[in-house]
Amino acid sequence: MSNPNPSSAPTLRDVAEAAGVHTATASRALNPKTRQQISAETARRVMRAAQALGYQPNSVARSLKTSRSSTVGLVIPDLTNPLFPPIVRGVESVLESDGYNVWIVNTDNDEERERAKIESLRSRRVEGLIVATARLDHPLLRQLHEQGVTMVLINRQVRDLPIPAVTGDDATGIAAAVRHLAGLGHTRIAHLSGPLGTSTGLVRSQAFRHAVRDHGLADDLVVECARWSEDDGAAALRALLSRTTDFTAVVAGNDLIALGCYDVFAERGLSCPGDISVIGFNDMPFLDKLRPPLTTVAVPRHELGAEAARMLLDCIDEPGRPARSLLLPATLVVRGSTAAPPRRA
Amino acid sequence: MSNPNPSSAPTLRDVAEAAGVHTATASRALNPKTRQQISAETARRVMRAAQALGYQPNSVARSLKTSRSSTVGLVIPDLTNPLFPPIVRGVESVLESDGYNVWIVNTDNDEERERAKIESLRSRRVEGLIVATARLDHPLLRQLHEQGVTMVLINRQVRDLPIPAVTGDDATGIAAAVRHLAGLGHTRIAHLSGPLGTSTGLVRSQAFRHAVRDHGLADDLVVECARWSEDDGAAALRALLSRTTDFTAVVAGNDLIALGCYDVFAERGLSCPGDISVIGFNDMPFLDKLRPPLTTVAVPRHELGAEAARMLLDCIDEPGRPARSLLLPATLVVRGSTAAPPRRA
DNA sequence: TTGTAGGCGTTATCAT
DNA sequence: ATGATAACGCCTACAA
Repeated sequence: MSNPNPSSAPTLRDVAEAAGVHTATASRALNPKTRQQISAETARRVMRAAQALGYQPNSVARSLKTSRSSTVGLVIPDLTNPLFPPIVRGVESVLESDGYNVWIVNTDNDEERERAKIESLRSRRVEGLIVATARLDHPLLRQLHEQGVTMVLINRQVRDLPIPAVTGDDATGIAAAVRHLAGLGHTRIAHLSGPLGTSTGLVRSQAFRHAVRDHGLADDLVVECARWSEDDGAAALRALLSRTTDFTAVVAGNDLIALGCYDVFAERGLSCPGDISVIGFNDMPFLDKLRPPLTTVAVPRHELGAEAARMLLDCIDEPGRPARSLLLPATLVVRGSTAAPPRRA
Repeated sequence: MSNPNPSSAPTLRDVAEAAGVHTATASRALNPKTRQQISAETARRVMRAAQALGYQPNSVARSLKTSRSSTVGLVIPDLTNPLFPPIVRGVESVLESDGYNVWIVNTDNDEERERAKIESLRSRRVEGLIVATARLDHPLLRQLHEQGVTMVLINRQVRDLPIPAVTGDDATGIAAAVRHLAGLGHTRIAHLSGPLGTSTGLVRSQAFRHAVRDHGLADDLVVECARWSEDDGAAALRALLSRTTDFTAVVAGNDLIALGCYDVFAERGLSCPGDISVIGFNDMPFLDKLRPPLTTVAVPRHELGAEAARMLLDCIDEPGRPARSLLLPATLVVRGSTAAPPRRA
């Protein structure tokens, strides 16, 4: 009684021997797509043997042979930004039901890390990439696109690069925010933009200028944040305040930047919305419990992820597919951080 | 001029041909550990060729041959719980610098999903697992342990299973919370525990009972939440309130459960901390900006991840290593959600 | 120092 | 319907 493969995990060969068939037959029996090629009786015997041995197929060997992996990579710039976890779940909900695994990687907004992680994903033969780290100028993504890598952008885009993308409707969202403030009577509205090297930063910033001009207001109260973070939001507001205090409302590039404003308000004894109103962007979780509850522009985060996943599946199924962009609606959520401006001193 | 491998990604064989050596030599030249076996001149030629062709090693083939992958799996129950992203970063910070890739999977607290994802990780030959989904009774983890799978638990443990674990010091944290409330004059303190099927839920609950008894207080104001969520926290508080209103403080099983209390306060017009004080657990981000800012027990989330990663590396390097548990200190962070109890009516 | 050869576990293409 | 065979790309004794 010889066991050619003691102790170690059973292979297809072990299953085949136990079932008294050739490995090729065992392979066909275990794969639903080829199962009908063999007799029901044999198939049953093989499956029983596999069950009995606790056989688990070796995905690595399969990937080597087929150069496919049933895996896609999801590239996130900063997992601690509450915007992203719901997007991740949206992506997973679609991809999992289609039999794909999702490999999440976190780049921490670091180019080198991004390169290394994407390279690692590719060397593992992921079948596609969903990328949330795009910058307007992004040599790496450009290069991947030229190499024909299947990918979909989410939330942000790359300038002049025809890659499919799913994003929120930034312009409409910002316009709604400005309209809300103008309607409350604000006439001096500032914008703390996100990094202008990202499409979201630039688009929201441009939309802001257009919107305030449409209301006949000045469009020069704009400061750029170096990153999408609370600290950078606070720094930007401090910089603005050192230049002028002649504004009564702030449209923040996103919710984290808005939270940075809260820090500065606390620091300087300013009241929100009494002295200054603030609007965020994204409607990340827990904003309704802040002091004050943050008025913000909601984007459908789960849907964003789900749609990007569907789009990626389409791209995988139909490689030559022309890129298309999907814009998901953004809606203003009014809470307690916005009110009429204080009466002019 | 024959190109046996047009258009497709270059393989080691292509590099070898370009450099005029055998694949074995090319392999040795490209691997730092074997590079010294060959002449500097040859090594240089191979590396130049690899560079010129844009050669990227195929990790799948390498894994199949070596049955190693330089990859570890990180199993998270709920990525949208802000406790976890900082832990993820802690894990990555250690593992990346050691040349490992981290494959993050999200189980959504679903057993079936957990099984499928862990199976997928294993079939890809991950070299170890860091698991944050442990329940006290966890057949899957028990089975993996019996199969000798290298893993480390984080945040939670499995009952009577000698797997290395890194957790926060729940008992001390809860004791500090109760001491703080007792010191403020509270004598009727409730506990909304997390699921008692998790070690964190059970340990914190037991610690709560011990602590209140140590202060000579009643230990029967305890309700269990079905899950670690805001909704379940709210439901538990409603259930408690329907039983009795004779308490002035709540120790919540974690921050999300505490946020659920905030919902109920708003619903019923209760003032916090005026009518009821609340303490959370974990010190997830943004709690300082809540209304009121949440007093909570802070655990070193990044450190938790980093230590678990170090422990996993140790386990990988030294397979027979006896399991050890690491308990990281938890500290009370006093904010605005706790105050002296209202004067008795 | 370099080349040879075999095999990791699977699937695809033959042939039977 | 099933078996034989080769190959995916890489690594590593072993031989030279």
